Amino acid sequence: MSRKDLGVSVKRSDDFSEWYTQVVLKAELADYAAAKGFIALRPYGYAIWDQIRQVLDERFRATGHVNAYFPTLIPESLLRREAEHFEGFTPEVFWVTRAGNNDLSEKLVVRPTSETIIYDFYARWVRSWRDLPVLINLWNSVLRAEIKSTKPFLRTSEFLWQEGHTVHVSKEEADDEVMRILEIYREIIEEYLAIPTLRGTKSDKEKFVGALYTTTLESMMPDGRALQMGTSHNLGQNFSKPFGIKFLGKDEKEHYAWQTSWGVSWRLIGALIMTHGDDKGLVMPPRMASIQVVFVPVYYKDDVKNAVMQRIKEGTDRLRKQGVRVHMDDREEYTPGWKYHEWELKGVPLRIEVGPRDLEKDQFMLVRRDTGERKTVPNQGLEESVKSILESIQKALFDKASATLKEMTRSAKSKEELKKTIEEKGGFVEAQWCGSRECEEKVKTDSGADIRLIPFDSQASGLCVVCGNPASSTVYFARAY
RNA sequence: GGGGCUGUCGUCUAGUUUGGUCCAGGAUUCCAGCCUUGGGAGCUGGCGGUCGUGGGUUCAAAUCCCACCAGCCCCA
Repeated sequence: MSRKDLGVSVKRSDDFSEWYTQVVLKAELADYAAAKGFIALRPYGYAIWDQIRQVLDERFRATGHVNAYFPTLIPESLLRREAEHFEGFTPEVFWVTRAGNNDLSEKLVVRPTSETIIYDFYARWVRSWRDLPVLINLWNSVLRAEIKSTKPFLRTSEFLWQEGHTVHVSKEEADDEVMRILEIYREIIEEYLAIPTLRGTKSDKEKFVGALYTTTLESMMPDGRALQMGTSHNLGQNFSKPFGIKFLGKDEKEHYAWQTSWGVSWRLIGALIMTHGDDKGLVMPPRMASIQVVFVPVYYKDDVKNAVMQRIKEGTDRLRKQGVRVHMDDREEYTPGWKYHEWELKGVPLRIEVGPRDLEKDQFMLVRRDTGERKTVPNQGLEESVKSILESIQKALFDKASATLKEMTRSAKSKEELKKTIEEKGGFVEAQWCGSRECEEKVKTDSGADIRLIPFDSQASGLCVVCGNPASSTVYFARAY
């Protein structure tokens, strides 16, 4: 009881930022590295990334994508080839200027993203329409120097992600690809991470540098700040032209290709922590949990111990046969109470306690992580009980997050109302916008909020909240991570 | 880009204001043994610290000064 500092020592509602950091460190997801802005992803955190990777990869493959790998270092000249792209990334790239004791004749940058290095290859690989589409995905890390505030998973100088880079014969085909990927992201984020999203396009100001347009998924964190969950861009011919990605079409003429790129990063882990975590620590959605069920034995004497462990082994085997990811906590040096706290901190969705009373009554004691609810279930039918509770937790987490999103989405009819809502309540604020960058920037200066997205079904209905001219669309403003 | 706060065994911290009683004290973790186990048990003993790093001031620096590194917060 006095070891407060073993668990999370602040309430989520009291100091969200501190709470977040403590969950990351104490649940052993990640740890700070010696260099600023870098972290180590620890095994329990890596397991989450593994799971994200697995479910995404399955869907990428199912839609014809293949994985590949490209170099970490990019010659300066390549990065410069698309001017807007270079301008956008140059403030945050790491430069490599020396090799051993010698200065390099051409400086290299550590990839902040791989468009330029990949498209240099694509120019060589694409000759005819028969080579298209190119549907390649990468699982790698990229580096972007974060000078000021850093935060594990949300803002780090190096992060793990996947980046897809596709090449198509037409704009329409690229458009379709952009949306196909966005839907895959939606499915994984909502149905696996249990985080509801809003989807739409980015404003010109917020789109990926060098893209024709950017589509995005945005979520709302409990502290009222939005988090970009994933983006999918139609690059048009903006890169194919400077990089010379051309193909001979069926019409026997040469065409510049149409391209897309898209990615999600380990930010999703940050989103998961913030969205579902509580005062006790992490809460893992069952579908993402590397450990879905943990068995904790309770016994007093060796004879009881043997019976308890026997029962737990049986339970573990039975559940594993059903595909449930089970961990058996048979450490003898910790008391049951200790283990309860530890697994709660780590967010394991379901705990099963087995002690003498349960043996006597031929039952299992099940404790849900999300609600804390305890209930006993008969030995017979354990599999069904567990599977149904896991599904119910998965759904409950999404429903709860959806209710939060709804609660934190408001609308504003005037610039003042927009500012007031952002400052006092945070969240998304739906408002009319004329489409001008000037008005967008005015809101940013006024209240710190960006246009997070323009919904796909956005329709204008009235006047721009900033300038009062006729609006061109309904958009969502929010302060963001 | 501007402003501010913080840094002492693995962890939390006492000591810093006013330099010396501190080759740094406590709790917890960890290790050994005993004993225990249904919500972070207990006893005994033990291991563990370049006081973030580097300079400077001084007879003397965790303590004062400077620079740097790292973490955090606020504003643009």
